[in-house]
Amino acid sequence: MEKIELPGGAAREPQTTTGGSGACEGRRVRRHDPERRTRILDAALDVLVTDGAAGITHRKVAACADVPLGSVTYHFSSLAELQAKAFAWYVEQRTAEFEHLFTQVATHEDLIEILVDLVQGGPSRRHSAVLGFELHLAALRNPALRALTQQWTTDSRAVLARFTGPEIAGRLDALLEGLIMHALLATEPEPRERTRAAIVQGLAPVTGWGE
Amino acid sequence: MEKIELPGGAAREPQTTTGGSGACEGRRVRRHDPERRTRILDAALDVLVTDGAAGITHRKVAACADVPLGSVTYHFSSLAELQAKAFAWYVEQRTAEFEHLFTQVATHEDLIEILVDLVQGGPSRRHSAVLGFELHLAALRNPALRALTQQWTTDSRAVLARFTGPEIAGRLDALLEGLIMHALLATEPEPRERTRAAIVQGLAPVTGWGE
Amino acid sequence: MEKIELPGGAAREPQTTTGGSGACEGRRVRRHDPERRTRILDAALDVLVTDGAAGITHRKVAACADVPLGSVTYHFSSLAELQAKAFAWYVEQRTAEFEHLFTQVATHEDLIEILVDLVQGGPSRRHSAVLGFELHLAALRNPALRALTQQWTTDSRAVLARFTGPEIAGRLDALLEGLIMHALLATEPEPRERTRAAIVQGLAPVTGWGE
Amino acid sequence: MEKIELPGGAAREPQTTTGGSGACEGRRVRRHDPERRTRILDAALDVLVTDGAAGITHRKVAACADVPLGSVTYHFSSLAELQAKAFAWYVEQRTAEFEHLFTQVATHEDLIEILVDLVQGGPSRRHSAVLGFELHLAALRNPALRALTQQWTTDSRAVLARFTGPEIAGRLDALLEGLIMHALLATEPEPRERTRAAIVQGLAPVTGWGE
DNA sequence: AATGAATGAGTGTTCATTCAT
DNA sequence: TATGAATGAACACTCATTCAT
Repeated sequence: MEKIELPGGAAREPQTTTGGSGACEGRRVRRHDPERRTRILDAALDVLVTDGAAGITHRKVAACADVPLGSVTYHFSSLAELQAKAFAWYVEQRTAEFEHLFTQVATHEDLIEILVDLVQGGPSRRHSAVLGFELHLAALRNPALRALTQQWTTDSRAVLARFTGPEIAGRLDALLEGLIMHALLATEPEPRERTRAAIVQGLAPVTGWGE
Repeated sequence: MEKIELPGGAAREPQTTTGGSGACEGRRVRRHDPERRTRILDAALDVLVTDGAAGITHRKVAACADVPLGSVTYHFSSLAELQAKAFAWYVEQRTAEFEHLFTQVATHEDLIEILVDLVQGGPSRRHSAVLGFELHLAALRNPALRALTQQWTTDSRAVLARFTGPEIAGRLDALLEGLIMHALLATEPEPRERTRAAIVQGLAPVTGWGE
Repeated sequence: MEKIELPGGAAREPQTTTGGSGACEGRRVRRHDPERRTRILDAALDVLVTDGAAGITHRKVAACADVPLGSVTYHFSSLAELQAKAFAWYVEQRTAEFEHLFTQVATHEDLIEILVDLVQGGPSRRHSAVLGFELHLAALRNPALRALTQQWTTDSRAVLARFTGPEIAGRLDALLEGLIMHALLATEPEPRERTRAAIVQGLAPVTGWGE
Repeated sequence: MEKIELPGGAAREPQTTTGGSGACEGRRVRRHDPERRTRILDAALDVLVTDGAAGITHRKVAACADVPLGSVTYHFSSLAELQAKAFAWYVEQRTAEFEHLFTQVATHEDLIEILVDLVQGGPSRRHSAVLGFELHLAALRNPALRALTQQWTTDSRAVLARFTGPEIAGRLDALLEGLIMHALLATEPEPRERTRAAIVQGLAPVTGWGE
């Protein structure tokens, strides 16, 4: 009655961490793992997307990042700190991505297309968008996160303003935010033309009704 | 052979729901209480504003509604149901309020003023706005809530459409949502003129850039 | 291969609570159990004797009291409160016992005998004595417990003072405390005659050396 | 693409032993440090005074001794060993001090004065006294420490016996222990005269009550 | 109809200890 | 020799939920 060793499996799988809402799988033994911190942050963001701020736990993050529980609390002294650092990491990535997106804009038409894509962007962008709103909501209650949203908003508007001027940029930013939220919630996708029309209108200089 | 009292109070009543994050206070005895259900729902909304979906618990709601813990589980069979019913109650009130708001609109100028107030609305509206975003985010993950947001959006747009037509109403609705979120997060209030300009522009019919 | 039901045992023994340093055993299902609070306090005292203030945990107490873990935290809102209430319960019992002990003292000889028994008291009194010192030490750091030790000391001295006058009572009390501690720590028991001599001397009125 | 700093400090160094209950402060870099072992032992004693046997941890000791965490586990193979060695170090110091105290005793009056000082000794002696009781209690449960208390008691009595003879020394030792504990716990200091009277009486040869 | 008692699953966090360097 | 990284067991405590009354 010997114990049969399965290939790749240590005699006793430590720290079962059964859970997981399905976002992350797998588990390998791992020694010396220099990008662990970042992987934990990514895992935290995944959990935030899946379960929201209400559902994040050390254990879910650990399972998702494929690290032992102690590793999460070792690298981040509290769950609040983990969340804050994860959001910071998110904003850093997202800002870079946003910046990069607009380097390719040459014509006014390019700009419109990119903005429409931003709103209509498929499931790939859903992840990003959900995190954005999650951060907004968290920042409403946690002033420490306010600096993050502040900076993010400023940066985004600055990018837009290169094409539209500051006045329009602010308004456009708000419009995009609303459109994205509605797109996320809509049961059936908005027709691309409608989104496009809204953005085109948002880009136009201020005009009174009937003026 | 006196009883020596230690910290914790006389004869320590267990079950003392010691209250929450400061949203609700007071505690009176209360016999036969017909609006208890509603008071619980209001309490749930208060807790949602204060602590978010991450922080709502039966105990906090009970303390906030000034009812015994058992009363909450008696009226609502689970926390999820309580939350859903609370959001439904919120949408019901908010829709009525929204509807009522526009009964007084006579001129185009009235419309603009009311929309600007909606965005700039002081701390009184903060409560409402936070709940709205909380609901949006919850609905992203809970399909049962999707019907609610769906209906709410439809109703809001219908009200706006009476003044703007359906096309503009959708776009305007999104713009308002974005403006409100930004107003909530801004550390210093947006000048009223800027908000007004954004709304005026959002109300204008579609025009191409420079056309 | 049916599951054989042991009489009195539920299909699944809930809450395994493996531990226990050996002080407490057994586990029965128990519904409606009015002396549970007291049994938890007694269990807490047992754990304090066995493992000291350093070793008390909710889990050990629960196992020892034969109640589920949640029951301990339900009845006592924190471990500190449990400890405080347990010490209070200990002092209450001990004071009554002490009082009762001296109701039977008629002669001076009786008094001496009882005090010697107090110091030499076998393992039965060890429990009590260890708790006394544990309380003393805890009270050094926790001012909330100071009231308890204060009252206890006062009461004990009052009892002694009925036989010796207040001056001697204070001194005697200290002597007894020291003798008991030394008796607890001694690897081989002090001869009864020596203890007796110390107490007899402690009972004598103040006399200078060689006076 | 700036790094946005969140609460927690720059680039968050894990492993920051954030210090303890306030017993020890300061933090300097330190290379080649020959008395590190002793400083760790002193730190352990400080922690024991402040937080008791219940509160000692490697981390607190490391912070208090101003050494890295690994240094504590390097010099002492387990927490139990650290504690034992710390107590041994304490007894060694205390015995020497006790011995030295009595080298200056010439007259009977000197002896009395020194003993009264021992009991009434201000906050400076509090440290010592608390540790003494902590050791006593620890020794009750840990036989490995019993040898220490045994030796300590023997030594103390031997010193006293040089002035009083062995019989009185034992009794006196017990009396001192009790007096010291009561002095530690008393909310208001015992009048020096009373302490003096108790000691004078304890020094007197055995006399029956009224004999 | 209503509620206090009860419970066990699960949380964030601490920590002794091990290990590679 | 010394130490930072790492880990899993255990902890105090919270809470949704169940149940008897």
